[in-house]
Amino acid sequence: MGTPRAERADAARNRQLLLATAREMVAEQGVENVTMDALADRAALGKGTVFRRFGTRAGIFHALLDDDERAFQERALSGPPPLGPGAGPVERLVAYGQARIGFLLEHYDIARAALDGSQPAPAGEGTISRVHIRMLLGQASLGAADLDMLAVQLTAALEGPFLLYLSASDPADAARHTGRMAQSWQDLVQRICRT
Amino acid sequence: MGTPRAERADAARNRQLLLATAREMVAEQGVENVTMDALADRAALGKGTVFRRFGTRAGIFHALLDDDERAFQERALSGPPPLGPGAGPVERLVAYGQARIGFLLEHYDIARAALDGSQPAPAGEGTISRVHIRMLLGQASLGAADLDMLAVQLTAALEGPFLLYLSASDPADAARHTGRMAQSWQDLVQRICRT
DNA sequence: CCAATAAACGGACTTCACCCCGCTTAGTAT
DNA sequence: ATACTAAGCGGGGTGAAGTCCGTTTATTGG
Repeated sequence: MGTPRAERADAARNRQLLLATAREMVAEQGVENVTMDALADRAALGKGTVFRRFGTRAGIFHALLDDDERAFQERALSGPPPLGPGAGPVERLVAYGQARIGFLLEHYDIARAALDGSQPAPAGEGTISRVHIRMLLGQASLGAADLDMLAVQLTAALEGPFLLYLSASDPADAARHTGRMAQSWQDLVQRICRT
Repeated sequence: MGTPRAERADAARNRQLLLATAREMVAEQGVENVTMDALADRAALGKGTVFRRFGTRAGIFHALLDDDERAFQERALSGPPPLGPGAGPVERLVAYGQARIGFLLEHYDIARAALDGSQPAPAGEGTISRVHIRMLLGQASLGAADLDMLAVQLTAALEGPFLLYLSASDPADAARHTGRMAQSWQDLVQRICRT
């Protein structure tokens, strides 16, 4: 009763199939050519199925990105310092931001496609970055600031330049600014966290 | 030769008509019911005309928002302190953020509709906020940081919580967090700008 | 193994953003 | 005035997202 019944086996299989197929299509033809019809056709499934599984076009890319983020999260949570535990919280914050910038650059188009002006929170409430940053802020001993909101602001400051401000042009353009973004992130974090 | 020839009179008239009509429709039926067809019909113009004028659906809302922002910008540039000139730069930064939060809340749905996963930078390079924040940062005497990038980060930290993180649910939900956002913005700015 | 049932499936259908291109008209030069 | 031309206009056409509902199938309890 509490459990809303697990996903049926065929459904799970199809989800995997669709994800794999989508990844192929992205690699071969670029994000913009992954249409719901084409994806359904290539996976030899009905269009209805695709929508049932992912709800929306953006949903597919969101799922794809989630996959990729799992490995990244692993490194941040239990990898070697300064990204993983073992370094001080501020040092880890800096390292996290720099790693995240690299990650976003690497997955630029999928991340962009996962965005969508519609209902579900684009990089929503439960983002990896927000949670991780919140955790590290808790370890740095700042004054009695509103750490939850600060985490949201910092996440925006970190990812915004990509998702909001540099999204106009192509990845190459974003790549050109990567160095400055990383440096500036370090400055920002250190300014905020100095006692 | 340098001037690409001014907009024709009838074109300008139609632009105004469309803007006014769009505003009516937003007021009466909400943003999501403003379709290009409906707008064209109601303004008694062809659909092609609408696209010629605004390029894209988001373009309409962008234009609408620009209008509203003009008044806001006026206050920030030459209104009474602490928002306008006369107060110190840090004080003005704080005031700007708080005013901007109010503005965004007030224009929530249009701002959201002006966004769009496509080419033109959503809140792009030339945003009012970015430019204004950049200016004030220049007046605060910070160390030799990368002020341009810092301005981008701060803009994201200010507007991101709306456009990126709270966009999931309805305005009422965002309104509930407004106070915390304003307070947190103040903290953030003061942390960054303290010598 | 069999019946029952809730989930999954497929694909036609609807709705909309955006494109295209032949026709019309405002501005301008003679 | 008149003729010329570039800008503007209209609205049918296209492609893709998302919905609906009748049909099929995995799962579970007997």
